[in-house]
Amino acid sequence: MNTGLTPAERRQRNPRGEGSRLRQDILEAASRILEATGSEQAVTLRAVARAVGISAPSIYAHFPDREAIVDQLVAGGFAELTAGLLAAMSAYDRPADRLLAACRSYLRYAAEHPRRYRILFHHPDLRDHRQDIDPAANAQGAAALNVLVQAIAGCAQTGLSASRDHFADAVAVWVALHGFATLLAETAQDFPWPDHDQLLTAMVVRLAQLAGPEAT
Amino acid sequence: MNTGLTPAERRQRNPRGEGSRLRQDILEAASRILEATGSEQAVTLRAVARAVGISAPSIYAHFPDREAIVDQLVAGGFAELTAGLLAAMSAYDRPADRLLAACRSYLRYAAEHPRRYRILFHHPDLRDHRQDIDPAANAQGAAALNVLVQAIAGCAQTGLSASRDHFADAVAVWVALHGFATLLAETAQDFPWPDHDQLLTAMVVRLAQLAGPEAT
DNA sequence: TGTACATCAGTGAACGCGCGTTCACTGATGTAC
DNA sequence: TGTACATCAGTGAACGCGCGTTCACTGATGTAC
Repeated sequence: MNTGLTPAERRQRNPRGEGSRLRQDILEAASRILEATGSEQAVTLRAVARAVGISAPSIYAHFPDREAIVDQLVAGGFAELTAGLLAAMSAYDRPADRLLAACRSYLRYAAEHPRRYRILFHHPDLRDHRQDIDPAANAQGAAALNVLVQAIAGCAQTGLSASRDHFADAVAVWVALHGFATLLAETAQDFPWPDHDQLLTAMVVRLAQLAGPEAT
Repeated sequence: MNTGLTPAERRQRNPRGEGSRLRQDILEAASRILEATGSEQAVTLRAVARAVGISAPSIYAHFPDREAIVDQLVAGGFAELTAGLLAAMSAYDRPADRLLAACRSYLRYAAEHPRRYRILFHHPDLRDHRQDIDPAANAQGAAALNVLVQAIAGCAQTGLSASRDHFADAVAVWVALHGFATLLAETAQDFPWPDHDQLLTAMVVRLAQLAGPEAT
């Protein structure tokens, strides 16, 4: 297969022993394609190869097949998202601050990578045979939700929240977060969004039934 | 092109003057494919033709190209959604009842056709060049949102809602609705959802800052 | 210091596939005379 | 009542495309002697 590239566009060959650098380049190119198109199906082997400047078969040295690239992207995205969440929370002590910090971090990730966020939840694997083949992602999602449940429970115990059904309220917060995150990628560019952080705070305060300085 | 169908599977030819019945059959088959796969890209001319039992070129008598089928599906979905919304609201007089009825109707549509709902907002046209080519959909969306704004304003005027920024609160309700609707299609089948209607009511009551019998 | 050789990163041609779309056509059905 | 004919719903072959994947290979680079 001729890549159709001039020698100048063609990628420098990696020195011995560092062939695995190509793996990173492949993932980064795939991520760019995903972010540009918003479609998992646009991440084709040949498109990735073109973006990296190699021939398509070269990818097989690093990934068993096309789907493995997308899987890696999804796994990486989830890891990044949850890492950000935990880091944001760890900066605070009080449960209400931790809850809000987690929500802000969640939304920041979605605002910065709206299409990547979308793919995390639209992955065909999750969609078609979700419960059998992806217990890891399921567990990761459950863990993330549990963080919310615990945060709300913490608020309730210290009297900061009027929540009685912590699970239901955590689901409500999650629903709002997901809706916000998704709509950021879907609304027209001229949609007159209210201030993001203000809207987010208002929703979390109300749904988690918080009282205090932040409540309106 | 041979359809590969036995004469029995092959569709009956329409009588004279009723060739346009095929148009409906094409749309219904496309809708089934969309609902089954959750992917707009799975609605291929050839797949639709197979499902209807005709040859692929026959479709060109009714649609100029593949995209026209998907466009029609999206337009029909939006029309169905908003018609349901208006019908549900018209059954009530009090603003709070109207607001809740609209939200319930919205969620019912998404729960009944989760993947079709998803496509409404993930349509490439809306995504890639949303503001230039689809002012109609934009206007339709704006009108739907305005219904929420008016309903909340109505509640506020009669003292049922503590809302001051009606637009921001309507956006919050919309975000929650969209998040709920989307997650219904995305969560694993064994996800322990709280009762749908209870969760929806709680979210709307809190986000629209309603008080009264429904408030918890 | 020079050279043969193993290693390794990557290439290019080829395969079969499903796709959108075009084209010239077929054959049943209703209608005009 | 019979027949020629226009209409119309749909067909089948063919095109060029991009795709995932396979296969045998190439040529630069480091290493053993």
